[in-house]
Formats: sequence, structure tokens, C-alpha cells
Amino acid sequence: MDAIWMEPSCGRAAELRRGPWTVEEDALLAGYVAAHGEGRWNELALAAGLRRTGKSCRLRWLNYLRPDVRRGDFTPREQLLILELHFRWGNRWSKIAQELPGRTDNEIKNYWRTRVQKHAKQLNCDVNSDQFRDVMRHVWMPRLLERIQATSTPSVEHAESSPAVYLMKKSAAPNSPLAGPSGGVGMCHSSSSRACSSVSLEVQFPSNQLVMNDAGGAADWPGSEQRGNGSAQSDDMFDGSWSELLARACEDGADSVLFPDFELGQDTDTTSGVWSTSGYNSSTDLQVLSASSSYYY
DNA sequence: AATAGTTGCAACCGCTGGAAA
DNA sequence: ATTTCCAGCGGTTGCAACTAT
Repeated sequence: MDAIWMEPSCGRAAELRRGPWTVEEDALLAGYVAAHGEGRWNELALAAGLRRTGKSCRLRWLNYLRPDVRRGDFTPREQLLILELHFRWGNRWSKIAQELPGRTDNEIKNYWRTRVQKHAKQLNCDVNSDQFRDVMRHVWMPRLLERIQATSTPSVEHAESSPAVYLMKKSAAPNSPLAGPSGGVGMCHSSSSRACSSVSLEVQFPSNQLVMNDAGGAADWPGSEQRGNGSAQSDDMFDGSWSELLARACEDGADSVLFPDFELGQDTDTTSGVWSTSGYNSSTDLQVLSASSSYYY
């Protein structure tokens, strides 16, 4: 049942509008916010003559009309950042969105549900399961790093401003999947003081070794024949070929060829995530690192 | 060409916490 | 101290667009 909206000028009761916003409504809202600013959404809705709840106006402004809202596909950097931050913070969408300028919590939430959860389902995994986290850590995230590397200019300025590097610098958290064995930004292997100016990315697996060079080329990767050139690829990491690859791997058993069986911590707390150091000691760290991925920038 | 099924996204809903009355 | 209001958050739903049959 629709709520009742009182016409401010004459007190006449009118029905509140719901559903998709019209161009006229958008213009009204955008114009009013431009003139008077955000906030006091209920009052704003009335004053602007919008037959919408303040809540609806706020949502429309924040998720769609705000000038700095970025639209379009998530870049590999953004995808990597989402994965990493979700490991750390769980479904704290607004908190995650704060780290992706121009992206809204709604958009990130939708991305997670429509892409990430979908593929967890294809693998018959719970999205928060250790198994699925392994898939992300050992397959998707290295792949994203490869894509980022393949498309980035190896300049200090660029590297410094990339979400992945930003993330590493900001967090340097010991529970970060991007953190090195020392717990800090330990992936920078450079002989010069200009760390990260020359970038190479190495991802190792117990039974498969993949070395990605500066050009982002993969020497050995299951299913690598499916990949075309970078420019022809979708920015979506979870494209069909990956779905197929992962589905096959799942059919074979996630601990068979592609996904090693790790002695990961049993901590299922999404805030600490699979990379929580709470259950690790230094020797375990070494075990995990030797058995899994290592990232070198 | 028509229909059914699927997907992705925009919008809504209910809840919570903080501020104001 | 209590109540009310509101902003913000995460979960869920509705529907248009797309795809498969």
C-alpha cells in the first residue's frame, strides 16, 4: 500500500510515488540539491515538490545523481580491491565503498552478489567457505594482479596511485593476502630504492608454477589457452572461461590439481578473514606462503 | 517469432544507532 | 529518562534487458 504524502502548500493528501525515477524527478532532485545542498532528506523531498520519501531521494542522489558517481564495469583494480576488502571487512559495503572513489555501496553489493556469489554457487561452495576463499586467493586474485600489471604503466606515480598498491600501503596488515611474510608490504623486491618501479609478479603453486613477466604474460596456467589478448578481454574477472575453468576444477575436486589443500586457519570470522594471523605463527606463515601465492612488486 | 528462463541493477524494506525534543 | 525523528546500513525484491529454446 502506498504511503500518504501531504502537499505542503495546501495540505492535500497525495500518494507517494514509488518505483523507477523519471527524468523530471531526477531534474527536480538534482536541481534542488545543487541549490540547497544535501541533508534533511524528508524536508528536501517536500520542499522540492517530490512525491517521494526522503529516504528514496537520498538513495537516488547517492547512488545515481551525485556528480562523482562512477558508472560502468569495475576495473580489475577495483575488483581486486573489493575482494581484498571483503575478506577483511565482510559485508561492510559502505566501508568498502569508501575505498573506491565514485563507487556506491549498492553497486559493490550488487557486484558481490551477482558475480562473486554466482561463481561460488557454480563451484558448489559457500561464498564464505575456506574452499572458495582459496579459489579467490590462488586463482582470481593472482589473475587480477596479472591483469592490473598487464595494463599498468610501470611508473612510480602510476604504481603509487593504483588501488592495489594503495591498499597494500594503507593496510600493510598482516592478515592481508597481499602482505608478505614480514607482515608489511613485503612484496616489493627491488634492488633499487625506487621500489616498485620495476614490476614483476610471481605466483607459485605447489603443482603448477606460474610466472608472470612484466608484460603480464603467463608461462604456465591451466586453461591459459583460453585467454586472448588483453584488449579483447572483458574487465570482468568472472567471465565465461573462468567460470568454466573453475567449474571443471570443482568437478575434479577443489583439492585436486588446481587448488591445493591448505592448512588454513579455521577462523570464519569475516572481519578477520582467511588471512587472519590469529591462527598463524611464523612457521605457519612460511608454510602457507611456500604452499600458496607470493606477490612481488 | 514467440515464449520461458536468467541476469543485473535500481529501488525498496526493515533495522539500528545517534541526535534532538 | 524517555520518546521521536532521521540518516545510514545491509538484505531483499521487482523488473527490464538479454539469452536460450
